[in-house]
Amino acid sequence: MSSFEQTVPHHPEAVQRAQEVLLNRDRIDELGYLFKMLADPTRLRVLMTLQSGDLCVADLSATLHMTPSAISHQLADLKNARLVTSEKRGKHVFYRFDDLHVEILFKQALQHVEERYATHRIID
Amino acid sequence: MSSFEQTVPHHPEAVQRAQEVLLNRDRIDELGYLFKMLADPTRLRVLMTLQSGDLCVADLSATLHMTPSAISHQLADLKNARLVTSEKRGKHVFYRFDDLHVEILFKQALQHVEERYATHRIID
DNA sequence: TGAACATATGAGCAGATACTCATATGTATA
DNA sequence: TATACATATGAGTATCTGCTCATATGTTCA
Repeated sequence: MSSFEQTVPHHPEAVQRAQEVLLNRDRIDELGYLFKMLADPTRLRVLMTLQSGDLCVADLSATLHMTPSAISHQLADLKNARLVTSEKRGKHVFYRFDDLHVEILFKQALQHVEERYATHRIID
Repeated sequence: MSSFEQTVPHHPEAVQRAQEVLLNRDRIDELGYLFKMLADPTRLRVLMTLQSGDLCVADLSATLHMTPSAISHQLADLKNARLVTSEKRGKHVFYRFDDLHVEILFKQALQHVEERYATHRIID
């Protein structure tokens, strides 16, 4: 939107209240980044399998039927987002879920989806 | 990955356990879709402002300094994801946060980011 | 009814992203 | 040390997405 034109609010008090609860952009972007990491099915599947314990790249690759390269790329993103940590043991690099807070978030979202799923589909 | 080549797992028992906790693709995709809706800063800002109460498109537009068209497109997505509902009153269409479950999820993620933010930045 | 307004929607485009393929890096072991 | 192996990483590409702009739909009120 151009910096000169501006939508005229129809309920200025409501806009006022809305402005007050609106976080600053940096925090919104951080939040968006976290959700973006959780928005990709491959990354979700990686995180989900890591709930069963540490796994090396080859094991994740075998579990998810994807190339080690594809997995490694996604792991780099997840590590950058600090959702996983890695530890090198010999030739292998083991990855682990690194964020209890997000693990709870993750499980809660899962529960939400399960409910929706149950509500809106006849056949499981 | 081709259907013929297959990564050889290095820890078959670990892969076995991982397979067991892995949800089916439909559910993963649903979960990914939910997070994707929350992954965009504009949609997050819309949801955040709606925490202060119902708002019409023009008010959202004024609050976020974005064109009514851009806002309307995002509202269509959020409505499709059932994160908001709308109600027509006269010329205006009012939108409302429609999912207590997601509102909790949303606040929890926010709390997580706030903590990270506090931990990793000197200046607020 | 018709003019002005509020919102919705389609096409189009620029930027982002998730993979593949080739190659680099680093480790164990023959 | 040389080779094989495990993972990481860069470039390239097809697909997706969030906006703009034009236009359609639906409402109020003069």
